[in-house]
Amino acid sequence: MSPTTIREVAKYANVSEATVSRVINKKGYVSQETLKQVEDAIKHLNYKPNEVARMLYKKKSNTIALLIPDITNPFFPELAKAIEEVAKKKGYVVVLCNTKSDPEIEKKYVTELTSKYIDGLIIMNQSCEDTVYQNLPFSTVFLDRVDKNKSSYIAVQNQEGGKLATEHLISLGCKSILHLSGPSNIITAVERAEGYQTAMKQHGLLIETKECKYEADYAYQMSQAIFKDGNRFDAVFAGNDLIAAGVLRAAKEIGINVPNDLQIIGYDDIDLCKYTTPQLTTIQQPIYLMGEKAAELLIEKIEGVYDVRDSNYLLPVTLMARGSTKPLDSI
Amino acid sequence: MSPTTIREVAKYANVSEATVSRVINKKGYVSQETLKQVEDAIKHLNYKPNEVARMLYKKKSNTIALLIPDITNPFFPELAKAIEEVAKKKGYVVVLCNTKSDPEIEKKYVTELTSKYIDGLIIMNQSCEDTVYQNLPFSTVFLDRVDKNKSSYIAVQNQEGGKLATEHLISLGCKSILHLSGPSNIITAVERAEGYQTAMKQHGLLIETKECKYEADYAYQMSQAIFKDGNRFDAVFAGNDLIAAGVLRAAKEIGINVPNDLQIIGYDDIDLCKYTTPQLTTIQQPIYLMGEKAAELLIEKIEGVYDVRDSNYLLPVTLMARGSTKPLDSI
DNA sequence: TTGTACGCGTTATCAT
DNA sequence: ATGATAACGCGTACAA
Repeated sequence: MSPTTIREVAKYANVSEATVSRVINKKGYVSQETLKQVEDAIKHLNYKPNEVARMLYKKKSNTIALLIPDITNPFFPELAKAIEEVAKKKGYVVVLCNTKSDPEIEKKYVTELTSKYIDGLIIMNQSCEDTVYQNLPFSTVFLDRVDKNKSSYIAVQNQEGGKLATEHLISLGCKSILHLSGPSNIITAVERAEGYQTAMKQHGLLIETKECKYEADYAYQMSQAIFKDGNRFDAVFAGNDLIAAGVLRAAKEIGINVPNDLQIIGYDDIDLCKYTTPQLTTIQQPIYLMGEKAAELLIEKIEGVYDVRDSNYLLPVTLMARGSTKPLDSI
Repeated sequence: MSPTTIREVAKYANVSEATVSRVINKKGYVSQETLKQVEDAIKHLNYKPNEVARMLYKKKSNTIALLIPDITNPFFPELAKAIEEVAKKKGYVVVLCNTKSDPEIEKKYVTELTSKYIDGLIIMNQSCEDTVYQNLPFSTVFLDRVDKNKSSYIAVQNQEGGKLATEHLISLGCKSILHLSGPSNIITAVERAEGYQTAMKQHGLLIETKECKYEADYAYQMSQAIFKDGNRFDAVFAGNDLIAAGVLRAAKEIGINVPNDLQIIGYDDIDLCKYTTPQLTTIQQPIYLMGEKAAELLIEKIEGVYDVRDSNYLLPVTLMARGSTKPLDSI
């Protein structure tokens, strides 16, 4: 069944297409009488304006796109939810694109979106070159990444987060702390690792970093290998909560007591943290706030009548102490 | 920067728009010489065809949409991932729409999508009336729901799953089994509950069902209330894994030993199951297969030159026994 | 207050 | 082999 067009409505109501258009968009003058006729016709024919034709004319789609690295990592859906709520409130539809942190896929999405009249794009965890994002015909906001090109961004204090986690472990008496970092093509992962390194150096401790993926199963297997011939660490700072969950599982299965023999800190504070045993201590990111600010900033840029200069946010992180580390007062 | 149009390319290459179109679409004749000219122009001007204009003409978008009840429930992202992989392989882009199981939102998405030339729609956990899905100008596939209107669907043996879980608990000696079901406006939740009821009746046991939400935190709080003045159940069959995780957490915090004093079975087999302590016994759904079949069936319907009669799949479920229930041989 | 006519960027049909 | 041109469905000057 092909949908009704404005033409059919016009014919049915005995008016011109222009008049129907005026009714739909509530623009220009139209008499009470014809108004009613047209509205009846619209209802009777169940007419909905064709959004594609509208887009073509207006070069606007009321759509914003979201580049997500991994839809199965709970952190991103939580973020997407926040973005979606703000966007919907302002009349925008959100489209989710799963990049898998693959630079090629990411790039392809950007070029495809370019020819689809999206109004704006939020990039989380950029993994491809900056050039891809230059001279785009729509507004962009980078989430979770500090500025390189003066474009707008929402960033989180990743270095501080890494430092915070590490120093907490150190203050709990840990000397041998392993950092299982996220992939090195993700800026935030690198920044967290830098925070870890800074803290370790300041306390004269040995830096030990292994690159991991942001996947629980991957971290689990990696940890099994690490613990295989005895555990020589007294703590692990995980690049995110999924990694932390993997470490925890491997440790418990091999008989390492957490937090007594091994302390673990994650990153993000996703729901999962509260459902492991012990619960995961983690660096909390203000997930909802991040999404909210990103959406608000983007929409401001899209609709800005005045020249919205690129504004940026640097959001704070917090330590959430739970059972996978010892209580501070136990020291 | 507004993108290059076919007109500018034509002008630059000293040919007509039609010729450029032929080059882009590799249709019709075009001499080697002009081909090269046009290709150069395209490269030089960095021209990308405007997908919106194409859509308008072709009434096709190479896009399929996905109605997801809750993006923060890990089951759905896992499913979406499978769908996306198949779709991408066949040249389709996938758009995710988060309905929150709200009939109004769901309905609104469907009408909005109607005017956007999507080629197909996959509905997971339908929550609004069937009428919304009648006479749509695109193909549809229902996932996780048994047919009402002879439309295509991928369904899972939900009643069997409910029965399987319940009978497993019974064979482990449980007499007093609580079912924390999903929302009653979701068909699959109702079916699972029916399976539970059937099994309980067959064994002459007392049916106790409480309606819950598919959210861990909600289930956690609900369980706290249930356990508050002593636990009178020896098992809980949870409507999904998130609920199971909530029950488990509440039980442990209140000092109930799982599985000795309380056995728990979830549903879905999401990743989370392996990261709780004890790990969650659950009814495994073939998540990847479900997504794959749904995508394949939809694309078949979209592209079907021959008359694709509505075909359906009824997929099986499996019991995954883990630590939240006792080993069978312990009885 | 309403209708006519053109343009949005592309594809396809028909001439040439 | 190539170029006009209508059409896809809609919105808006402009004219009436």
